[in-house]
Amino acid sequence: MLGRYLKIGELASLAGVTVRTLRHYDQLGLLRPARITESGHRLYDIQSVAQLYSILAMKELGLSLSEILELTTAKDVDVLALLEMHRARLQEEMARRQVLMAKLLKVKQALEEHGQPSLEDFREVLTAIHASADRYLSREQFEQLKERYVANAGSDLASGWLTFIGKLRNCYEQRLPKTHPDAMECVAYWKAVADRFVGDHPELRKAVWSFHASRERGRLNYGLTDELYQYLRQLME
Amino acid sequence: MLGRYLKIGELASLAGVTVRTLRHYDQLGLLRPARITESGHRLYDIQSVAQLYSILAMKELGLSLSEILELTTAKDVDVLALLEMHRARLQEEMARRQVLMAKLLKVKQALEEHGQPSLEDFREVLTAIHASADRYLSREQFEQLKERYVANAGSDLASGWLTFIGKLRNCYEQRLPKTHPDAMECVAYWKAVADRFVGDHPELRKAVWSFHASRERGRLNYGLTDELYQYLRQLME
DNA sequence: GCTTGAACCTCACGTTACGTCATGTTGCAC
DNA sequence: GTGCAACATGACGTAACGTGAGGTTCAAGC
Repeated sequence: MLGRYLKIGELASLAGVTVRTLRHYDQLGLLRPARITESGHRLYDIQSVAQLYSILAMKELGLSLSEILELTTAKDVDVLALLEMHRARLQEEMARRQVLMAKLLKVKQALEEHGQPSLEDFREVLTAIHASADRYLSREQFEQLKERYVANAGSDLASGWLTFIGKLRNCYEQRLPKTHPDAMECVAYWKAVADRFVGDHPELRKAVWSFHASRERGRLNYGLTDELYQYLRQLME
Repeated sequence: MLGRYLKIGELASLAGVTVRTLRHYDQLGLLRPARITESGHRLYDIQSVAQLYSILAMKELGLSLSEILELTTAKDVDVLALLEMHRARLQEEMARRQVLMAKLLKVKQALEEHGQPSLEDFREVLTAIHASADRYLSREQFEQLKERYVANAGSDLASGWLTFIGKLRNCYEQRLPKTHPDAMECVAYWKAVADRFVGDHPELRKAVWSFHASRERGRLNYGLTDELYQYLRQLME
């Protein structure tokens, strides 16, 4: 009952997809509802919305649903990286569309003046259409994407960050004590992150702590605000 | 043997589609080869290339193959109108992509600063994605397209123009006499066009002829050049 | 003139990402 | 309490090809 849930129809109309699509994604394990009522109705939360964005964006990038599944089940998606990639792709598409438009204009002029454009004109347009309609990523681009999503070679750390922040914020807002399971989960996550950084070496760990302690205030810190950070330290005492 | 024919593989690689696709279009009656060899191999000419462009462009406009079939079998396509529409669509898409990019940027900033974008941010992005991915024409747009393609309420005149010009040019280049079937076809077409304009009224027809005779030299005349026009008049004597 | 591999042919079934019923339960506004 | 919209689960349909299987045809090189 924490916050508000969306019913399937609500999420669907919010995102401009059909109810059937959401059920389909659920079936594939691509977008599981955050909760399910006793009567079996699917309920989604804001995390689901973010996930749905990821799915749709990746679809736009030309990935098939099974590829998306492959990437997302490895672990949560790095939405930030995805946003950047999505933006880059859009820019790329716009450039290709510009090219195509220029060629179209050329053909149009040829048509108006000579009655029949040359084969070469058409050839150019056709290949430009092909390029412009092509939604697929090159092998490299795909690998790059995978790299970023399955960061740290198979750990579920880096990409779970947003989930972590969300949970931590939740705990903080309810002032949950360190004994609460959710709080403990956050601490565990945080420790795992630290371990990733420093291994098991106790001195290094200390160094990391002090590094974190001295980080700039109010700057880009990917959601770990000062209050949250203070709260986290309390939990860990 | 007039000019060169393309084999299916050649056209395919020219246009960046697969051989299978071309066979599929043939099967649907969407793009019939210009000729077929004795052994059954498909041969395409430059007209086919133009037709293929029309098909691909209409696909880009979001039409299904059966819709395209419906439009193109009504009669040949007005490539010029299509080019214009295609261009307009590309421009529209670019505008929507701009919007989407702006929203992505907003979400990205929210993410970097607060760790979690608001539901509203996501909602905006999702609907923008939806708009941007949407390739469908509105009912009006479709009707408009149909209007232009099946011009003159079901006659095969206006849109057959390009075919006519192509044939006429062919006849002209071979200096075919007015007794040749192809030449006669051209004359018939031309008469039909004239009839469309003036009905059966002989005086009006005369007026049209003199109008055509006095038209500007070397200007936009959609392929009917002066030589062609002179030739045509010869045929009609 | 003969080979041989690439390019072509025709079935015919497979695939992806849902659409579209059919048939039955739930939620909730009046 | 009753109706009707919104939800549920099958299960089959569809569009635009992909992907073989199995068989000809073409053209280049010997």
